Amino acid sequence: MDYRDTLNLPSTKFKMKANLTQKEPMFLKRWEKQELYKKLQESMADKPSYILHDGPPYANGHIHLGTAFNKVLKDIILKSRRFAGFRSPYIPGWDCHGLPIEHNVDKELGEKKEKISKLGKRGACRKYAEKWIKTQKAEFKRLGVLGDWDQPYLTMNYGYEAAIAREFNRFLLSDSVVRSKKPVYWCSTCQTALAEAEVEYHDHTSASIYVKFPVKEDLGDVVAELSGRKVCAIIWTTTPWTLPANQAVAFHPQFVYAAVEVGDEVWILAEELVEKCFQEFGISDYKVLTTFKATGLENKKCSHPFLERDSLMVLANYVTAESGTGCVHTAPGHGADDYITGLRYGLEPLSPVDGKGMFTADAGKYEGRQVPKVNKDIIEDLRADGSLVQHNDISHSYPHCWRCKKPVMYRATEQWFVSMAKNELRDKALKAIENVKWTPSWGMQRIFGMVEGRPDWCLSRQRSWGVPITVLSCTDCGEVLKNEEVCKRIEDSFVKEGADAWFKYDAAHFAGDSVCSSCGCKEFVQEADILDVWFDSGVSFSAVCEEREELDSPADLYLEGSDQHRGWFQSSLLASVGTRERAPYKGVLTHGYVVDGKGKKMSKSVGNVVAPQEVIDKYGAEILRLWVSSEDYRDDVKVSDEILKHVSDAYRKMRNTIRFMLSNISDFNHETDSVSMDEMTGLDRWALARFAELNERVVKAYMDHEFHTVFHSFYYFCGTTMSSIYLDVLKDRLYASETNDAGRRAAQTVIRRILEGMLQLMAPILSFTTTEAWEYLHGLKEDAPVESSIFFSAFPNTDDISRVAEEDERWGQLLLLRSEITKVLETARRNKEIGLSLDAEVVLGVDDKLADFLSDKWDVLREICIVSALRSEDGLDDSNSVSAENVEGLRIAVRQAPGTKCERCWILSPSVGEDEDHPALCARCAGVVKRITAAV
RNA sequence: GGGCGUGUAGCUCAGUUGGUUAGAGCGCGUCCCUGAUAAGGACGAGGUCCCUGGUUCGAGUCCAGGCCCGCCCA
Repeated sequence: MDYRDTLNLPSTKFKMKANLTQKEPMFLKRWEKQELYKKLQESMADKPSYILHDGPPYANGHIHLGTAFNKVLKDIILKSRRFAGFRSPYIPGWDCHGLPIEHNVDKELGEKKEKISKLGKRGACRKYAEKWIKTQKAEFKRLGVLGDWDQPYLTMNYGYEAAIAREFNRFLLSDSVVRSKKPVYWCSTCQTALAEAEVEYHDHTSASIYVKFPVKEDLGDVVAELSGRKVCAIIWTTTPWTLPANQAVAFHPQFVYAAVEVGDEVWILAEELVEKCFQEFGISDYKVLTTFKATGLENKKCSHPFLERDSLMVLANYVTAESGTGCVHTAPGHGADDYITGLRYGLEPLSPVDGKGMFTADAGKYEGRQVPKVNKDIIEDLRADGSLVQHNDISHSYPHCWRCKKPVMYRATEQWFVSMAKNELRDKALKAIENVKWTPSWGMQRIFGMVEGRPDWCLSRQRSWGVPITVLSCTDCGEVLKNEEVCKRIEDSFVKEGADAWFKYDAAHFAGDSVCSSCGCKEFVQEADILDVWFDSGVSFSAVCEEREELDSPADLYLEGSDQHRGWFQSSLLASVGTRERAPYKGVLTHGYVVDGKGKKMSKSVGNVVAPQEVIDKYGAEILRLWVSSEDYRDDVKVSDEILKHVSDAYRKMRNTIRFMLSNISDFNHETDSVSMDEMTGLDRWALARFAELNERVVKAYMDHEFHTVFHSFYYFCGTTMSSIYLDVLKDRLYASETNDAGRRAAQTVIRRILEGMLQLMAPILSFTTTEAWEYLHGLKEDAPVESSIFFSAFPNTDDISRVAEEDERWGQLLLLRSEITKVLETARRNKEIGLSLDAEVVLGVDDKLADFLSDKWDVLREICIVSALRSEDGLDDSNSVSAENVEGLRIAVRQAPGTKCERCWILSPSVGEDEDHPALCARCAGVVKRITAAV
């Protein structure tokens, strides 16, 4: 007789092969049709809220793995908060204005861009942004991210544009907005000022020249040896074209300078650089006359080498002895340090270069020439009149435009700023930073340092695609009109027609019958510049969190990459502190960058870029989500084929564990078949205790945003606690017992409960798989109501599971004994003494302490070792047993188990053969089979 | 060049106030099983704790300097 049919073998239709790439779209479709997100929000309406405010990605191009990582992280947080009992709405957003989009639209327009109207260009930009929003939205949804995708926030929505104007006007009315000439990064190709965040550094070959600046005054009073000599300061620069704007030569107040005789001239340069410089000049015939401190040079005058102008000798701390001559060419209109020095000495930020990089009349003979081509002319002229000491080319790191990748320049222009000093914005912001919970904690240091040292916030951009700086200035005297009614009029028209209104109507439309407070004039001119896009996204707390009914401000959490300490976290902070006197967030969490398997950043040129679409196509979004959870995001996040393969392996283990658990409760009705806790075995209670422990740890990890702990705990639980221990041991009870056997039902009660909890614990991460398994667990059909979805449940409650420390300790000891025994079993297996562990009888030599411990546990130990027999024996020694490695007073021997192998349960037992009807079965199995046959 | 951060097995992560022989899981290798089967079980081999100094009876852990990588800035 074949006894296989009398066993309760596992059975399920839940597939071992996940087929994620095909199944995921199906679940997504269903969730969308069921309006899962919306229904979930409704169901949590009266619960406390947890507001995670989305930082808007830029609406240009496909999403990359970094954005995918960020969105999945947010999704995991929001889903886990929901499972923990919070209402956690998610309003995704997009950053829509700005240079990159305008630049791409310009490219698409080609020659037409010169003819198209501003409004026409803006319309094209809007369309362009819409296109990419649509694309990105689909890509984000594909990741399984739940949110209000039908009503995201867009910084180009009319209401949002009005909010931007409103917040700008608040700054304006509070006198925080100032206009001043200041050198800013300027791209002459894009013809716009660039924010610091908009320049990137690449290697660039520049001219490196040394130039004589003849000292006009006799320096005899400072250094006696120089009396009556022709003295020159030797400066070094890599930007010859800024020489027409030179206003000063800077010396370090602490450096020692040398006066070097070269022919009939005396050159001044830093003493420690003399040798190096003259080597470079190729001059060996020189003599150091004397050395001196430069402090005496302050406020003396040099002559400009080729313009009829003086150049002041000044002192500055940033002068370096690393390179150059220690005498620094200073052009306050073309450099940040230079500008500050200029302020100190009352020098003009001269900048004789227009927006296209063309010299103006102020540059004398170079008028009409183009930067940087003019370098060559200037160098030649210097050479011709003997001012040039040396000319080389050097390659160095130089700022480039983030968009067009061309070198940029520093150029002084009229710009609008939010002053960091007015209304104590800087101090208030620093204070606000201290009241925010930064994760990781060093985030506070980082942003604090940045805010502490940052310059005024340059708000203006000379472009078309953005929200205008809504300033009206008096035509006569230039005074800025600050009038609440006018502001309101602007805001209202933006609500109706968007920021386009500014370009549709003239100044009078907004100014009404306003009068200039300074000169009484009634004519006004509109500002043409638009706002920095960081201002757009920076006011999202106002445009979104304060406006949308389901949200709130300040938000509980902002969550972005660590680059946003300078970006969105900061612009949001300043926008909020400047208008609300508080931070827009209670907590800020940052994650590292996605890098390749070696920790190097991804770049197209290196060819190590991994696209989210590749991961989805090859493994499925679920694997991408699991990968997100597996990495500790506080550091950089690595990704590679190897890593994804391992994540995929982990997924298979998790899935198989779930499948096996499902397959063993296929005949279990938890309404009618459940067994109470006191009817369970110690092993069952141990498993429940481990589950309660898992629950506690995982929920805490979710609340602490430590998802890699969730991943590791769960993986260990699946692979070790369940798969290799509990479920493996349970097989005999589940398979060989009668269907309704109390012990079997107890095991099923435990399995079902743990399985349900496992699914709930992992649903925030494994959203697809837990949904699928949940449907099998509850026997749900495809058309089941949305409320039966796993997402409407909660994290498991394990309060009723008793956790006794001594009990855990006893089990720890039992498992230790088990591992000692399996080692010896393995030796026996290698010696071909046994195959299956059930072939073995384990004989232990135990000391008194162990004997006492084991007195009531012999059978449990046999069970968890999955051997046919286990007993103690006196007199074991080295000839017939081995001493346990990690347990004192224990000897272990493995022998062939006595008796015959039962054909049904495979346990070797002396009772096999005793039953006449079933001579191939052990007593237990014979009984079971008889009762089954009788029932039939 | 400056600021912030990071560095523990092939991979992902633990490692308490300094304290035995640095851990786990996976992967890898070998074996067993064929009643979880494109599964399951067992055992085993893997580490200069980035480097160099220092403090200490004792350092993965504390201190100093350096290197690598990342972000931000110049």
